[in-house]
Amino acid sequence: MDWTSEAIERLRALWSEGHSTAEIGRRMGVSKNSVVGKAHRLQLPARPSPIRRDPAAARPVAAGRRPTLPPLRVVAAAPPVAPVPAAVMAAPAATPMPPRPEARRPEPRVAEMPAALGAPKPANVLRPFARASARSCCWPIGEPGTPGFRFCTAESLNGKPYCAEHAAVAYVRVKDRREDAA
DNA sequence: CCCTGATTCGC
DNA sequence: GCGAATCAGG
Repeated sequence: MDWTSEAIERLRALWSEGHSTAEIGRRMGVSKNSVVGKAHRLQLPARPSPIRRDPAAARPVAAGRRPTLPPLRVVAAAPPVAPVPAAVMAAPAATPMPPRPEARRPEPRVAEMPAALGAPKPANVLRPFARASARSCCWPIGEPGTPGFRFCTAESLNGKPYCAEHAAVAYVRVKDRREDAA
């Protein structure tokens, strides 16, 4: 790859549009490593990296193996706040300006959920936050923090946090979002 | 095993 | 400068 100024410009553009390095590579007909390497050399703003390479954590192995197993085992006490269904999160396709790593706090965009799924269950009207047993669906309905917010609470699938209806929406295949149109 | 991005280092 | 190899987390 000869990095002409045009190529560099394109790389910068795609990079700033938040495309993955592999995706940029695909579009430009080069390897992901090429893209990463060049971006690195150009000192383009780093993306949220899946790995953390600070010196402290860098040598957990070299500095001697952990001699004993961690002594304590915390048994999960309370479940976190409203779980965000996978489907709701899967929408990074064409984010114009990717947030900085620290700022990356995806907020549940519950409002975008299919309206058809939001039919209130009578049983919950008086128990807005019921998600009593592990067998009741914890799909959030409504805007968290607002009066109408509640969970679905229909009987959830065996071993799943959602009922059949919501599981179908939650476990969506987001693969192959190749972003071909450009 | 798939994905991701970062770093290293021979070229 | 380049990018494959490698690393490492999700």
